[in-house]
Amino acid sequence: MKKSTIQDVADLAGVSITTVSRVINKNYPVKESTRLRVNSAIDKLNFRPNLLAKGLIQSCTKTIGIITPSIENLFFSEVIKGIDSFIRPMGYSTILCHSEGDNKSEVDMIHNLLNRQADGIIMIDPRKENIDSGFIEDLSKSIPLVLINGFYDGVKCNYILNDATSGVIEALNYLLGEGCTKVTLLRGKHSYSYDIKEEVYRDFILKKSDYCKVLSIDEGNDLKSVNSAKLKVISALKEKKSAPDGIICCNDWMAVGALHAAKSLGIKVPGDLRIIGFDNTIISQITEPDISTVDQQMTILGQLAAKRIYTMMTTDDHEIQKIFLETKLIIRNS
Amino acid sequence: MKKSTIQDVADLAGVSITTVSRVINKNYPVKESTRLRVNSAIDKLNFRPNLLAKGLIQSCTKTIGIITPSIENLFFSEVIKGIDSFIRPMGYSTILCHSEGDNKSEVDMIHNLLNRQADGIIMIDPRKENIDSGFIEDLSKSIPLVLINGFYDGVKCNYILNDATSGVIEALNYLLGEGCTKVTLLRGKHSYSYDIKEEVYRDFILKKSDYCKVLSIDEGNDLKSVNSAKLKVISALKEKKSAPDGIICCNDWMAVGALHAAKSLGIKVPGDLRIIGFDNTIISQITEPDISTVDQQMTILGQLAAKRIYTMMTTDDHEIQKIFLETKLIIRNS
DNA sequence: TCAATTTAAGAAAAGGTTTTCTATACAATA
DNA sequence: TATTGTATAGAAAACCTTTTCTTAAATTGA
Repeated sequence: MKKSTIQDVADLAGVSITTVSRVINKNYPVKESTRLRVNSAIDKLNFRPNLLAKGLIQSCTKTIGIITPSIENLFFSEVIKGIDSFIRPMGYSTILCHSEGDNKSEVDMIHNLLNRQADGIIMIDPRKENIDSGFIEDLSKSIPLVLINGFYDGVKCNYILNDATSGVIEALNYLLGEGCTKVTLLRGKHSYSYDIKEEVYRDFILKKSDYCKVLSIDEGNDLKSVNSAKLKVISALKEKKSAPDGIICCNDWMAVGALHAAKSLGIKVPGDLRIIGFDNTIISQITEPDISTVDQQMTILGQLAAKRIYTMMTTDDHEIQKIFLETKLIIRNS
Repeated sequence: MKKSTIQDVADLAGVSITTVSRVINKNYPVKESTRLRVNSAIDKLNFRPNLLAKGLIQSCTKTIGIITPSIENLFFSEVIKGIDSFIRPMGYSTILCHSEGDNKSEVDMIHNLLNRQADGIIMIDPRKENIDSGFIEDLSKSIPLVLINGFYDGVKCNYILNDATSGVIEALNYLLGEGCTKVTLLRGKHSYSYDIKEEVYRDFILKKSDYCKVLSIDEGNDLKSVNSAKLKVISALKEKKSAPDGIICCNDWMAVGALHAAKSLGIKVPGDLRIIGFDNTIISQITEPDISTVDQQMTILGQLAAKRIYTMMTTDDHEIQKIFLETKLIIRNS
C-alpha cells in the first residue's frame, strides 16, 4: 500500500494542497463543505502527514531527546516518566536514548538527535568525560540543553538541574547518630553525581571522625552493579580492623549488593552493619530487611527539567539556571 | 550560532553541494585535494547533515520504533537491549516509546512513528484492545512490524515472535511434583501474553486437579502492580477452604507482591506456599527467599525480533513468521 | 448598480538534502 | 588528428510539506 501524500488528498478532494494543509492544521478558515470533502479524502486515503517535510520547513520538530545512561535503574525510569508527564501534554514527543554508560554512545546519540533536528535535549547523569572535555558545554550553545544530576561548579555554561547534596549529610548524620563509627561510601564511576557525593562525604566525615573510606565499583547503573557492589563490600567487610559498620550507597542497586554481601558473611543488618541507599526506588522496599534510602523526588526532578527546557525552547530565556531539589531520608530497617 | 547547511560548506570549500554530499556519503570518487578542502570546511562550520531532508528524499530514515508498555519492568529493559544490540551495529537508530499501558497512547505513538517515517516498528506486549480492533493487523500491512509477546492465533496477518507457553506447563509440573494441590495463576490485564498463560494454565490444570483459580490484577507491568498483587494474594490466602498452596505469577513483580503477601500473613514460603515468577529478572534474586521463576531469554527475544525486522526492511521477504523461543524454569527457594 | 471589503482557495517559493543527468578536462587509443 | 574513455564535478530535479503572496468570488455598503 503506497503512502499517500497531501497531493493525493488534494486531487481526490478536488482542491489544492494548500487547502488540505489548512484543513489539517486548522490555522486558516476553510468552508465547511470543502473541509468535509478534504477530511473524507484524508480518511479514504489513510493519509498521514510526513513530519520530515513539516519539520524541514518549520525548522522545528516538536521533539526533545532524552539521554539516559541506563534503562535498568528505576531512578531513571521515574525521572523519564516525570519528563514525559510534563512535555507530552505540551504537544512534544520524546526520543529516548540509553547510552549504557558508554562515552562514545552518548556522543553519537547527541549527534543523532542534532541531525534529527530535535528541539532540545535532556541528559540524565551525563558522562564525566563528556563534561570534562567541554563537549557538553559546547553543546549547550547550540541547542537548549538541561542536565539532570550533571552538576559541578566548573561547568558554568549549562543550565543544570540537580538534587541537593543534602542527602549525603542527612544520611551521615543519621548513621553517626545511631552510633556508627566507621561509615564508608560506596560509589560508581564516570558520573559527577558520584563525585559530588564523595566530596560531601569526605568534607563532612573528616570533621566528625577519622574514619574515611570510599569504595568504588566500575559502574553504577546497570544490573551488573549489584554483584560488583556485593563483591566490593564483601572484601571491605573482611578487613578485620577497618571493616565499616555503616555504608552509604550511591543508589539502591548498590545497597542491595551491600545487603547481600552482609548476608553472605552472616553479618546482621542493621545490628552489625547499617546500610543506606539512594533513590528510594521500589527495590529498596522489597528486600529483607527493607532498605533505608534517600528519596530523590525523581518525578519532580524530571518535571522541572522538562519545564525548564520547555521555557528555553519556546521563549528567548536562555539564561543559565541551577535548580536544587530537596532530598529526604527514608528510614527503614537496614 | 546559526546552523550551517551543505550550501555553506560548499561555498566555503569552493565546490558545489553535490560534491559535498559525495564527500560526506563516500559514495562517489572525489579528488583527494577537494575531499580535504571539503572536510576542513565541514569541521570549521561544525556542519551536521539534516536528517529530515535526507530522510525525505531517500524515503528511508534508518530508524525503527520500539513500543513498550513500560520502562519499569526489567523484562522490557532486557528485550530492548537485545533489540539494540542487533540493530545499532546495522546502522539503525531506535526511537523508544513507552505507552504506560495506555491504549490510546499506544496508538498515538504508532501514528507518531509513522509520521516520522520510521522504517519499522517492534511492539512489545501490545495492548489487547489494539489487536482485537484489527488496528495492529492493518498496521502490519503498511510497515514492517514485529510483535513480541503479542501472539494469539486469531491474528493471522502479523509476523509474531513469541516465547513458548511451555513455561507455564513447566512451572505447573514442578509445583504439582512438589506436592501442591491448589495452584493458582496470578495475571494482569490487557495483554495477550497473560491470556495465553491463563489458557495454558486452565487446559493443563483441569486435567490434573479440580482446583482451578485465576487471580487478576488491573495492570501488570508497572510498579503499582507489586502492591496490587500483594493485596490480591492476601485476600486469596485468607479464604479458608480454597487458599492456594502454589502461585504462578505472570511476572517477577507480581511474584514479589505475592511473596510480601505471604510474609504479611505469616505464611511460610516455600513451606506453606510456593511461588513461581516469570521472566528471571534480577529482582527475583534479591528477595528473601529468592524466587523461582521462568526464564524468558529476553535478550535473545529482542535480538530475534530485531533480526526479523531487519530482514523485512532490507529485503522483500515480508512473509508472516512465528518464532517460538524455549523457556527454562529456574528453581530457587520460593 | 458599482465600488469596497471580506472570504475562500490557489500558485509558487522555500526548506536541505540526494540523485540523475550533463559537462568539462585530460589521457589513452587508433 | 580524431575518437573514445575516464576522472571529476556541477546543474537541476525531486522528496513533501508550509507559508506568503495572489486571485477569484461573494458579500457589503451607499
